[in-house]
Amino acid sequence: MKRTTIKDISLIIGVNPSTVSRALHDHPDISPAIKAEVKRVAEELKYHPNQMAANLRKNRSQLIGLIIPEITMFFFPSVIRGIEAILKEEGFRLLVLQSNDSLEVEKSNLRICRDYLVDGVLLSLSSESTNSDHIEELREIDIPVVLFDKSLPGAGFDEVLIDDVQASLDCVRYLISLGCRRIVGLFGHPDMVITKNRLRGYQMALEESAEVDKSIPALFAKTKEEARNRSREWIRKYNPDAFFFMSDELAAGLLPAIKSEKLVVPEKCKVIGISDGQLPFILDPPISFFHHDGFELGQLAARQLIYRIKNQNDSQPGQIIFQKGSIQFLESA
Amino acid sequence: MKRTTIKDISLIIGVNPSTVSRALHDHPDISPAIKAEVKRVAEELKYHPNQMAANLRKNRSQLIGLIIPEITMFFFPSVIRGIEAILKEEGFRLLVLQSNDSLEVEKSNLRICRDYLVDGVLLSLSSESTNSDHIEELREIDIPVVLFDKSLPGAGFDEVLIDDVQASLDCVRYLISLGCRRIVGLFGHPDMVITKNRLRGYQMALEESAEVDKSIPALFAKTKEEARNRSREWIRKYNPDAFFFMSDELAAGLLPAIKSEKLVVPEKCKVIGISDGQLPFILDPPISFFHHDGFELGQLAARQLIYRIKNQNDSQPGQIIFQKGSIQFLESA
DNA sequence: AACGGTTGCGCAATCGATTGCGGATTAAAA
DNA sequence: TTTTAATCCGCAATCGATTGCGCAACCGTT
Repeated sequence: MKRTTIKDISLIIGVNPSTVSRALHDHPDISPAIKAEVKRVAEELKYHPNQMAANLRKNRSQLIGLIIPEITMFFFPSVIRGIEAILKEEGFRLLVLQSNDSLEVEKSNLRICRDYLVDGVLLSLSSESTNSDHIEELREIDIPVVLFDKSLPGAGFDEVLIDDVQASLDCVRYLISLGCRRIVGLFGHPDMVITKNRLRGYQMALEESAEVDKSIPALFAKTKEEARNRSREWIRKYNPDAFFFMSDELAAGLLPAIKSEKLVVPEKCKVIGISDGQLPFILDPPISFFHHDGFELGQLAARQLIYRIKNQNDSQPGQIIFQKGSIQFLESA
Repeated sequence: MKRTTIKDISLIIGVNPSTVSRALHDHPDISPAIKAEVKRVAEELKYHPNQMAANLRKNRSQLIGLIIPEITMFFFPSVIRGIEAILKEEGFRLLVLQSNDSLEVEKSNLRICRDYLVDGVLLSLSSESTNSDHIEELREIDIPVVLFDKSLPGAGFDEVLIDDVQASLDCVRYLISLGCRRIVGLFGHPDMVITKNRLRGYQMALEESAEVDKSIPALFAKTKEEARNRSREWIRKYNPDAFFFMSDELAAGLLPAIKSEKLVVPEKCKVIGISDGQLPFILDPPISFFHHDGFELGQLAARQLIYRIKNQNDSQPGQIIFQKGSIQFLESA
């Protein structure tokens, strides 16, 4: 069945389509009588405006593009919930695109965003994205972009982040304060800024202490499985008394490794890291973590984007460092 | 900066916009010379077609609406990955909407889908959706809808599901075969068809055995937290020797409860359930599960939807029962 | 009665891309 | 040389909603 259009209504009532449009929008030029009539018929025919037509005319879409590396069970579900909670309030819809951690796909996703006239883009960079050339295309046509979670220093985009350095610094300092001396840091993709920052905090904490063993190399893993296997290896090789992990996914690999190597947490080996705060309660043993709340991060990023959409350039882009994080103590450290 | 349009190109080259359009689509009516010229200029000006305009004209959007109760870390991330993998091949984009398990929100999401001219909808019903009145509106205007995971018997929509009854039947039978006699079933929202089916399989298995204790009531919980608290309660009250859980989220609540009650798995208490297959490897102890693969389910649902989009009514709608599931044995049972 | 002001609505263009149809030009056939 | 047939491109309508402009009809004033 064909959908009813504004024209259908206008023909029935015998007025101009423009009158119907104005009536439906409660334009003051239209008399109450006609407004009522139009609305009655619209209701009866189940009229709903064709968004594509309206978008084309108004040159906006009420769509927000969300580009992330991949929707895993870690972190991003929370982020999406946070984003959606805010967007819904403002009548925006979410176009979700995955880059599979590939720069090429990310590029093509950005193009899709542009072609669909999205009003703004929320972007968590792929691990291959080390510059912003591909994002510039959107800036040129005035589509606001807000980066979240992953930073791209100097690119001039709004960024919503936690203080990665401080977070890992806090975690590792805490381990040291507990007396740990053989601390293994477990990190993600080494090229990413987020990894570098979290690595830096970890290293700073180590440097501060005279007693810790600085000969143990940091451990990098790109997947849960890699984290599990290499953690095992590190446990055997370096006999650590503590682990610091920079993300939930890594923690999900780390804990099984610890268990299979018969390390008792926290007696023999303490564990702490940066987490969205869901997994630590599910894992056994429950682990302490620096709370990096995806839901709140998503909300912040969405708010910032909406702000940009409404006030194009009224301030310089900048970083919003999400300062509320702090360590949640469970039983592992 | 303004985006370049087909008109811009036509003015530069001195041809009609229609010629530009045809040239870009390699229409045979256009000479190679002009095609080359048009493409050169298009490239130079970074022309990209305005999808909204094309959509309006062609009356489709290449958008697929995905409506799910809520994106949690359980199950849906896999589903979305599966869906996206298929949609990407066909050039569709995903509009993700959450119903928050509310019928009203689900309704409004369906309306959004309609207004954005989505080419099809993938729907996982909210727990409040017990009939299909609100979905009919889409059928009336020929937008295909494929239900997945949650069934709505008799509504006449395509459905992609696992055999819920069989899956839980298999699980519980297995527990019985191991000698378990005091089996607690842990289920989700009692109103949902999926819950009823899984409950049925569980009950059928119990009925088959003369020795099992049928006096232990099934346990219903809507959240992970509720699952944890009520599981504790049931453990104290009924001293079970096995648990069957119908979803990952419930398992995530169940295991901490088992642990806090000092039940040893699998010696004192065996655990098995239906799972997407990620969590069981993370949890401690690793638990056996009937594999209900979200990724594959997502792919199947997406394929079915695309089939419907391409061949509107060439067959009756029906259920696609996803038969490949089987029990994966880890250490817990 | 003539004039300024309001009210209420229609006309037509517009957003950008697509497409049926027709027409002009040129090449090939008779 | 005339007819026929390709070849190539433009005209204009179309998708559906929105909006600037203009113009009747009617109001109350002096």
